[in-house]
Amino acid sequence: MGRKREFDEEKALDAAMQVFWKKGYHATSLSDLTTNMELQRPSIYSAFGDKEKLFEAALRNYTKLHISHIRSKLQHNKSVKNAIRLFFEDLVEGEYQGNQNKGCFCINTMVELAPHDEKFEILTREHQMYLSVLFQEMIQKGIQSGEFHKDLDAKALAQTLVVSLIGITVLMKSRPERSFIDNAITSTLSLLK
Amino acid sequence: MGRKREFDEEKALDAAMQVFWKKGYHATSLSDLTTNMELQRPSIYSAFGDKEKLFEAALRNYTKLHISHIRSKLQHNKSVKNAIRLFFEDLVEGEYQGNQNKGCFCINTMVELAPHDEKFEILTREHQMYLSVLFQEMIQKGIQSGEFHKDLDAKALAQTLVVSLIGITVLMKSRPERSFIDNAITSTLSLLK
DNA sequence: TAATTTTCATACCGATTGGTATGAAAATTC
DNA sequence: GAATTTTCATACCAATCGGTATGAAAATTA
Repeated sequence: MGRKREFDEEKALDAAMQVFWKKGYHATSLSDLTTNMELQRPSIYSAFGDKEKLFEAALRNYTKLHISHIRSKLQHNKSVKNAIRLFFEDLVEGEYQGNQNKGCFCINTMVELAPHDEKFEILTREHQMYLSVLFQEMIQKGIQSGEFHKDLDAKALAQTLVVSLIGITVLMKSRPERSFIDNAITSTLSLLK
Repeated sequence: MGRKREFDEEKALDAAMQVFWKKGYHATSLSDLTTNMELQRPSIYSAFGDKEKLFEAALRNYTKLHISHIRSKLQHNKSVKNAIRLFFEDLVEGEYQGNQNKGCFCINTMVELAPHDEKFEILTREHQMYLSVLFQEMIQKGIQSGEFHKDLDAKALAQTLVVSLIGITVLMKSRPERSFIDNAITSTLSLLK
């Protein structure tokens, strides 16, 4: 009975994610959203709730995509160290190639909202925890295969990689000389041995 | 001729810095500013110009204070490595003690405004460059005194410290377990040898 | 004290904010 | 095809946004 929903909810959420990712929460207006989602205000409100609920849905969508993206980047490789190096280098390459610089949606939110809203403090923290577990599993694999020294502290190093990843992502927003980033990557990866 | 300015311009700027530091640019309203600066709107506009000009003045005020703060923290110590370690540990201690979590005003701005305004891209980049030079001088001092191995790459390591500093500052906004941060610091500082 | 000059507080400006009431169009079911 | 039900677009809402015009109060100079 009645009409079916005309718009693709997933596509609309992706569009919202792009806008929030690029502009952040406060700088994004409802007008920005209606334009980019190609939806009118009442459609947005009936489908996603208010602006904050939509933002949360967009962020959860992002973290899910981000995890699977990183997972696939890290897996296809024989050397663990090379896989991690390639992951970092691709990250830098992508950011320096494109002309816009959105960084990481989750990190942006950690800066903008986490200190003012516990919901986002938890959401962003859990994402970083998840990433560190991913790295930790990789390093442990490297230890088991003999690629890394066996008394390496996998957990501590994984957490260091996450900190480095955050630092690099944020610093790139100020577009420093590329060697600055490259040096940081090289130094950090030299801990894996 | 005429009255003298009744308010302390420096105090007002400090108050503005605190508000922008805590809430960011977009989330701070003129009402927030008048309340915290204890000034009426026309006084703010005549003294500092519009909201963006005031923000820029507040940020420049911050970077100046920040540099001298770091300078003094790094100098009074015999061992370079200990000085740097103490600097990082105090940073973490301060953030975990207090209940609010403002992080670094310059890093917040790098995330919120640098990608959308070249003026702030440059301003924040130059601050990070300055910090890396500070660290580099410290490391070179450590090399000369024999504390560090002489073929250490002082510049690359200094840049790595800046990346790590940024990563730690940002990650702390999501309040992860303290060991997460401590591990990252220990690993990073193990590069200084 | 009179004249002058600047500061600061009130009150207001149009524009935009996030959010919603209303009603027509469209698609389903009977 | 008629009745029903939901979607979506227009138009609007109060509140707040950044910014300013106006005028009284205050402090200086003469």
